[in-house]
Amino acid sequence: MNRFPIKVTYGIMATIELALHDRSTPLQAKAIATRRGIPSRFIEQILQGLKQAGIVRSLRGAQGGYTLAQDPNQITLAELVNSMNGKDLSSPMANGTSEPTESRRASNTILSDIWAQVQEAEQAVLRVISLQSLVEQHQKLESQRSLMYHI
Amino acid sequence: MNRFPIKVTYGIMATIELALHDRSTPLQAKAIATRRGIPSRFIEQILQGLKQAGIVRSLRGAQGGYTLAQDPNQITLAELVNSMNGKDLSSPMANGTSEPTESRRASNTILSDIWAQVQEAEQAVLRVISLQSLVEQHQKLESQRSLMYHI
DNA sequence: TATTATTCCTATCGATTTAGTATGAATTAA
DNA sequence: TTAATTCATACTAAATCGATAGGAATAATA
Repeated sequence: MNRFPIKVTYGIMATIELALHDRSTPLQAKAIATRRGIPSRFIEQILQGLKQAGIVRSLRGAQGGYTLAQDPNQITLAELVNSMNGKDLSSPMANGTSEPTESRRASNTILSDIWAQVQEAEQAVLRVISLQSLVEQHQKLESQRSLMYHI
Repeated sequence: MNRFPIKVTYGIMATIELALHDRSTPLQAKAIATRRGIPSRFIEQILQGLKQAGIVRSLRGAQGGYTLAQDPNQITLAELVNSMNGKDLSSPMANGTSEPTESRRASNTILSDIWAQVQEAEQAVLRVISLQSLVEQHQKLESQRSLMYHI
């Protein structure tokens, strides 16, 4: 089962649509929304985030829309996922101001390090997958399906 | 920063305490709670989960408590983390019953596969870390700290 | 046998996050 | 000038997270 947050899934779908679309003309949020069955106001928000991350460009006004800011070969899944995972930082955990016990501190130190290893392992998987490869897999799957119905 | 869910963090802390404790007598949830500054009712719940997963054993009644069900060398972080990550299954996602579009189906297939790769990468990190090694790191960190104050 | 200490079971609760909706201003092509 | 679009901001409903609450079941011990 796909357990990426739906926001991430939608954002990836949007970039796939952009990669599939003629790159000299912008594609509208609404077009992406209807093709994928995504609420259009929601995909707009997500595209804003992708724009801030420098992954897409936008053109305002009538006949406006979005285009990829980079070549699909240059965009990695790691970039896409990271740009949409909101990284709030600023440590909202400024909680009960009570000092942690010494053994809690020790465990936290160890678990932080392990968490970092887990994150790095995830990034390593995502870094080697390009948007281009997603698009190719996508097309392959769709052509397989259309063959099935052709029998 | 440690970003394991707090429930997972507490569960790991509890097993570290159990590993540190004389294994022939049970350790009470309350004792773990006070040593680590964890709400005792909360750690009880978490210990129930660890029991269901076969990681700890329990003894009810006065002088009861918990013991490890396996040797600290045999328990991996993967087991610990997995046992506490609630795996609800039953796919609560039986949502809007509307058929997904074909391109959505294709993307979901691809992203499910990638998600599985990410999960496997995470498991690979966690599988090689034993509870025993956590305990050793923990003791090392605490002794370093006590040395600092000794200067 | 009564008391006390403990696990076990289930429900509830407040805060945060997730997944959207709503409203409308700013911009731009036609 | 109008229509189509992005952009900005706020709100909302549902799910999940981090607990808290009440009490039943069990077992040692006085």
